[in-house]
Amino acid sequence: MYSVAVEDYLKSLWKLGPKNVGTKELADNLQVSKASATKMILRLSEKELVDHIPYKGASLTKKGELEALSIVRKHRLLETFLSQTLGLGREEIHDEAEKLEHALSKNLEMAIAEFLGNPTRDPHGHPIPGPNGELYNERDLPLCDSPINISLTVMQVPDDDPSILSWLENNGIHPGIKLEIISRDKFDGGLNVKIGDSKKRISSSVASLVKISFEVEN
Amino acid sequence: MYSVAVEDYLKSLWKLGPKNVGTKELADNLQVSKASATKMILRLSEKELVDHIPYKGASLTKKGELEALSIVRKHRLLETFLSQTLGLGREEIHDEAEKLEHALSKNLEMAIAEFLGNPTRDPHGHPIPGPNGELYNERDLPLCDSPINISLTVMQVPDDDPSILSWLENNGIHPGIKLEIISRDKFDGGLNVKIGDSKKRISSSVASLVKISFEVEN
DNA sequence: ACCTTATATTAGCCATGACTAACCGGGCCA
DNA sequence: TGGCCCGGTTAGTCATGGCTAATATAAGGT
Repeated sequence: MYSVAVEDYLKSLWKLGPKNVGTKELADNLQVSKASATKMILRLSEKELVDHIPYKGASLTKKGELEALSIVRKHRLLETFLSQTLGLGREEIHDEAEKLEHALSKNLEMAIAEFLGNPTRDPHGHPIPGPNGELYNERDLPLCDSPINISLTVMQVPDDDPSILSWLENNGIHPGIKLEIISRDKFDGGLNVKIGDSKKRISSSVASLVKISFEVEN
Repeated sequence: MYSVAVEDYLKSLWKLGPKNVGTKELADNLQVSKASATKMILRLSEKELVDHIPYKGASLTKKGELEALSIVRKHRLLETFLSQTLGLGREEIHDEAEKLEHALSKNLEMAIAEFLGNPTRDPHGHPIPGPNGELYNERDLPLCDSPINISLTVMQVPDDDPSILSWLENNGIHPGIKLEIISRDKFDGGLNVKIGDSKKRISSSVASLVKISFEVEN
């Protein structure tokens, strides 16, 4: 239906939203020039996929949001599928899904969802929107803001930075893992955590990208 | 590396080759105008992917052939993968693979080949080129030209016509099936065949698209 | 209020890949 | 041999989606 470029813009707007997204922020996110972003925003506005207030930014319309969620769903289902069938690691699947998502038909999307048992989270722990854009509201919190000396369950890791993901993987940190914050360094916010019997240090920048919950959810 | 359009042109040239392919034939195959085909042939020639003799036609260079084989490999591996993992039918996989093949990285191609045990035939029985374009030379023959009263093994069915494929499937005709031609109608070349205990009539147009061998190969 | 700076837009260019319409060339038939 | 027809090419247009350079706007500090 829509071109690869249009789909990528919608996805970025969704990721950066729901606030009004500025042209520069969008352009940076997609690695294109500001002028290209402006032009595309006008085209998306034409198609009623975004509301655009000149010099103020753009945000997805309901129509645009549904389209974006459809792409996010494809992306996350593909990540799950590649992980399950081919055993690809969390750090490999994002880039592949990024390309395949634009070539996935509704039929194949349904077949994959069925095959996977209609999962609600991808391998990074990110929620997978339903076939009609339903997004359940997860209440996971950033690890960096969590209290110490309480058992925490890792729920989400970032999806698009292979080097961070490899580091997390090598340190045994991924969704489902239990850990406990022992102490928080005052000067830089770094965390000392206990995972099983071993102790690790997690920098605050990484800790802000990992989300946890207090209870184990099913 | 190359655009979707370029890949589609190369694939068509390969399918229609190895002879010199005319502009009209190529245009018809890709459902574009003659003028579009001419223009693209010039661009492909520029990139040294085809040799073009004006008013005579175009054929793939070695470089173009390798590129085409890489796409055919991706296409057939994807068909096999979708069939194996999701259980999609022979009549569904072609169109899906047609879109996905352009989004498949070399890495993912390798992972899929590995996962499938490096298959040499896709679900339609078509040979899958190797990772460097090696294409083993199958000696399967059209069913329509085969002798009668000899046990034949179906080796290949067409891949791109869902209605023919559904008909074949419904009549139990697919690669691996044994059958025997009982008689050939003189007036129209239609075949009366025995499959297991049942008898079927296959029109000559369909029979020309099905390939068989005399021996069961491994 | 004015000036600076960051951000946004416009103008104008390019490549890709589609299209139609018009023109060219070669082979076949009368 | 002349004309016709089919296929091939050329010319010119359009939409998409990039780009740079120049200009406009908004917002904050003085």
